[in-house]
Amino acid sequence: MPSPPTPTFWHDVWALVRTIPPGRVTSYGTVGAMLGSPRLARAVGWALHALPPGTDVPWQRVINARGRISFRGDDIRGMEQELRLRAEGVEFGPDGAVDWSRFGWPARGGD
DNA sequence: ATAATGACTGAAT
DNA sequence: AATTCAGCCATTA
Repeated sequence: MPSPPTPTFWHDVWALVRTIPPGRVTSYGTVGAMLGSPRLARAVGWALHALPPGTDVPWQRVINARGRISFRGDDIRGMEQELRLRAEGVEFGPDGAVDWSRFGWPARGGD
């Protein structure tokens, strides 16, 4: 079902990101994997980069595979994202890394 | 159609 | 541990 060509790619990414519950975080690779391939990470990042301001997509809940914010250069956005995640209830470790097994999404069955 | 870029990822140096 | 190289996919020129 979700496997249309490219133009709708962004739409799929945003739709998936919208399904991320608050207090949870996921990685570009995970989102890409849900869309078809874990290597879509770059395309996913590109899709979020194209997000308009005032969007309803919680792009802040999407971070890199290490549970950290990477961005390249836009540190302002990165700090904003961290603050937003904290407001959602996400805790950052000593390195500023998120506990994937605790706030990662999809959430583990147990808990 | 080809080349270059990018909010990624993993392995190599 | 930090930096660099290379692979992958979608978008833009």
